[in-house]
Amino acid sequence: MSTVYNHKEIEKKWKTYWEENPVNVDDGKKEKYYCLDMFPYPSGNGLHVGHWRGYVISDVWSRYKMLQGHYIIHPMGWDAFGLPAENYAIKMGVHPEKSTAENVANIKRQIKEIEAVYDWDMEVNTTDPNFYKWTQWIFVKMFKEGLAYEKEMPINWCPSCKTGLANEEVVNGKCERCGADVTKKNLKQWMLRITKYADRLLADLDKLDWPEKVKKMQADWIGKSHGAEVDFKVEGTDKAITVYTTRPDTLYGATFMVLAPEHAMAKDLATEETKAAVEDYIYQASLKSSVDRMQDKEKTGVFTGSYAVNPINGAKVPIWLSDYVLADYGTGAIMCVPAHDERDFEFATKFHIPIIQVISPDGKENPNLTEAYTESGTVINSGEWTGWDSAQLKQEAPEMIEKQGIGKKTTNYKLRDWVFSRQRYWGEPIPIVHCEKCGAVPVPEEELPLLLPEVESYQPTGTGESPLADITDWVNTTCPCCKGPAKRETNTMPQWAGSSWYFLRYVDNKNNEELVSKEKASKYLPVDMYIGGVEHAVLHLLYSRFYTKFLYDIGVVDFEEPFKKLFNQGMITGKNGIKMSKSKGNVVSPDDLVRDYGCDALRLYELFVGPPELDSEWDDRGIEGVYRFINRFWKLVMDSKEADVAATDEMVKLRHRMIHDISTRLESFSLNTVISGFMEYNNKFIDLAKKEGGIDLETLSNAVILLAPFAPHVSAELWEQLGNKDGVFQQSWPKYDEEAMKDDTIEIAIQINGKTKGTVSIDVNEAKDSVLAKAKEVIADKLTGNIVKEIYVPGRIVNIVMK
RNA sequence: GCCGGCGUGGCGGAACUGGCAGACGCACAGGACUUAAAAUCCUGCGGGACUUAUACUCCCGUACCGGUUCGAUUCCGGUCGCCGGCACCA
Repeated sequence: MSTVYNHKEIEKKWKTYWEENPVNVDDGKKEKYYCLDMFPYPSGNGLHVGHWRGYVISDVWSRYKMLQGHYIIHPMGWDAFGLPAENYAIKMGVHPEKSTAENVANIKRQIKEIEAVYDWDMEVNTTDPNFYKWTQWIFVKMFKEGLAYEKEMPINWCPSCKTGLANEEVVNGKCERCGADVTKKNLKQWMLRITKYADRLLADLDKLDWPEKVKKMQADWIGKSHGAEVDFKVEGTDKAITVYTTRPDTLYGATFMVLAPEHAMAKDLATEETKAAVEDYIYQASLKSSVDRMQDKEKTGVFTGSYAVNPINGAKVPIWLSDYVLADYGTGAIMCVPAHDERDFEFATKFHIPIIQVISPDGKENPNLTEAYTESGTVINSGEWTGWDSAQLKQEAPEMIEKQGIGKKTTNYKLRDWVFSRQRYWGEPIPIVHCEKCGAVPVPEEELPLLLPEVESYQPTGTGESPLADITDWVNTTCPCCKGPAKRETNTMPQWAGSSWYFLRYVDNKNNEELVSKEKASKYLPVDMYIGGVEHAVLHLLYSRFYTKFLYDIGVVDFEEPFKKLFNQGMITGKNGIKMSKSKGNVVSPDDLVRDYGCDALRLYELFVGPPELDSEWDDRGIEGVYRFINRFWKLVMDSKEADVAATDEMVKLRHRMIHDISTRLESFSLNTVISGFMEYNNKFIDLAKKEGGIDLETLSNAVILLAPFAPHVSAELWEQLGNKDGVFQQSWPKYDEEAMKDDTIEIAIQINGKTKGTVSIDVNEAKDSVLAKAKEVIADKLTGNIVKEIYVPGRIVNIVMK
C-alpha cells in the first residue's frame, strides 16, 4: 500500500474484502436496528447523485448504529411493478419483464458502488411470483374481511396512462405520474375500505416520531370533522333528504338546500316544469372534468322545483342542484346558510335567495350584510337558541338535534375509499373469479400466486378494460365455489400494492408458508428508521400504515405502526433548483465522480452539500474540498504513526471535543455539520501536529472510528495501517468525557450596551467582581459615560450598560 | 383562499436553551515550492469611512418596518418575497 492516499487501490481492496467478510452479523445477542430505504422502482435511467444521497444517509445511520452495538437490518429491493416500469417498456418496445430485469441489474450495480451495508440475501422484488403471491394473499384476506369490494362509480381516469387512479394519485386535478388532466369515468372498480381505518390512522399519528409536516399532511388528508346529520322532509312526499353540517348552530338560518348533481334523488325532485332544465344540468355536470369543476369560480345551479322543510322551524326551503356540492362527501347534500358561509352567500346572492342572519358579532342584526360572517358570535333569530354563544352552541347542537329526533351527531372524513384497480398489464392480477351464480369469489389461497399471464399486446386499451381481458383462455375459468363456468377479474393492482408491505418480507423473504413468520416479525420488526423523499406523505406512507393495521388485526404482525421514525431527505437538484431529469439534460451521474475521487469522497460530499432534510443544488466543484480533506487526514495519520508522540493535554481536550461534536451532530441528523466538524478538527490537529511533531495514536484511532460510517474504505485502511488486527467496524463508538473537554482559561467578549468592544481571558471559575474588574481594564479608554449596570453571564459575556 | 416552512457574504452553508454573526467548504486574489504548470503549503477574502497604501480605529450589516431585552439571525407584531401542502370537504 502506497504512502499517499490512493482511493482506487484502497476501495478495491476493501470492497473485495467485505464481499468475503461482511461486517454486519447477527450473533443472536445484539439488539436489532432496522434502517430502511424507500425501495426504488428500477427505471431505465439509472441512479443520479440525488438517489445516492438518500442511500448514503441511511447507510451512515446504519453503520453508526452498528458501531453502537446493533445488528442492522438494512435491506434493499425493487418496486418493479407499475406504470413507470411499464411505460418505459412500451417506449423501448420490449416486454416489461425483460426491461425490468435489465434495469434492476443496472441499478443494483450502481447501488453497490455506494458500498452500503445492504444485506443482499434479503432482497425482494415485487414482480417475483414468490413475492406477489403474498400481495395477492393480503387482497384475498381483505376481501374475506369485507375490506375489498366492487363498486361502479365515476372515478378519476387518466386519459394518458389509460387507467383509473386513486384520489391520492390526483394532484391539482392532474395525474401524479404524467401530469395529464384527470377526467371522470364510470367504471366498476375494486375498492379498499381504508375509510374504516380513518380514526385509527388519525389517532396513531401521535405515536410516531415523524416530521410534523408529514403527520399534518396525513391528518389533513384524513380530514376528520365533527357535526350533525339533519333530515329535511321533502314537501308533499314521505321522503327526506339528509344533510351533513359542521355548523348545526346556524340551522335557523338555512334558507335553501343544494344537492350534488349526482345525488340519487336529484332527478326525482324535478317537477313537470323543471324536468328539462334539471336533466340538462345533471348531464352538463357529468361532462365536466375535475379540473374544470375545480376551476369554475362562478357558481352554477338549477332549481328542482321541490321544497323541503327545515325541521327546526318548519320553514319551507327550495331545493337546488349545484356542482359545488360534492357527491362523495358527507351525504352529497347540504343545507345552505348564506349569512354564514361564503359559498352559500355567493349562491344565494346570484339566485336571489333570502339571507337570514343568525349569528352576530354584537348581538344586533345587520340589515345590509355584504359578505358571509363566518366567525363566532351571539345567536339571533333562532327561537329558543337565541342568545347562545354560537361557539358553544356548535358544540352542543348535535346532541340537542338528536334528542329532538330531527338528526344525529356524527363525524365525517375527507378520506375516500381507495380505488384499487388499474386497467394496465404490469401489475399483480387481482385474484378474483366472477361467477354468475356465486358472484365475486376469491382464488383459493392455496392456488396463489395467480400468475400474470403472457400476453400479445400489453399496451393499455383505453377502453376501461385491462389488456388481460383479451386472453380468453386465461379469462375463462371455473368457479372455485360451484365449479361452474366463470371469468377471471382482469384488472391489476396499483403499484402501491407491493410497496404497502414489502418491508415485512425482507426479514423472511424465502418463506413459502407465510408472508412472514411470527418469530421473525416480532424479532426484527417494526422498522426503526425509514428514510426517503417526502413525495409519499399521503400515498405510500398512508397505505403502508393501513396495510400494517390490517395485518395486525388478522394476527400476522404484533405491531400497528410500521415505521417508528421517519426521515425525509431533500432532493438534489441541478443548477437553479431545477429537478434533475434526462429531458433537462442536467443529470449528474455518480459514476465519473466515483472514478475520479472515490466512493468515500462522494459519500462525504453528498452529505456536505447541505442539510440533509433540505433540497440542495449540486455543484461538482465542491467535491474537491472533501477530497482534499481525506488526503490531509490520510497524511496526518500516516505521518503521526511514524512520529508516535505522547498525548498532550491539548490533544486529549480536542479528542473529547471532537467525539462530542461529531456524536451530537450525528444524533440530531445534522450530517452536513458532521462533515464540516471533521474538517475543522482535522485542521486543528494538523496545526497542532506541526508544533508537537504529530498527534497521539489514541486520538487518531478515535477519529478513524468516527469517520468510519461516513468514509468506510479509507477508515478501514487507516485502522489497519495503525496496526490493528481486528476491523474498524468491530469497534464501538467512542465516548467523550465532559470534564476532559473543558478549558482552564477561556476568552469572553466584553460589550458596552450590547456591542462587543474587546475580549478578556479569565479563569473558568473566576469570581464576578474579578472578571468585571479585568474587563473594565481592557476597555478602560471607552468607559467615558456613567455606568448604569454591569452584567456578567458566567463563562459567556460581560456587558457594561452606560449612559 | 386556507395551512405549513423559509429569507444570513460572490456561492453552498454555520451559529447549543437570546450572549464575539459569517464556522467549514467552494470560487477568487496574493505569496512559497517548480525551468514552467498541476498538485501541495502559507496568507487574505461582508460593506463602508479614516489613512499615501498598510496597521489601528470607527460606523453599518442576518429580506423590510416596528416592539420586548443590558443584549435579537434567534422571541413578539406587521409588510414583502420565495417554496411546499390542501383546494367549493358544507
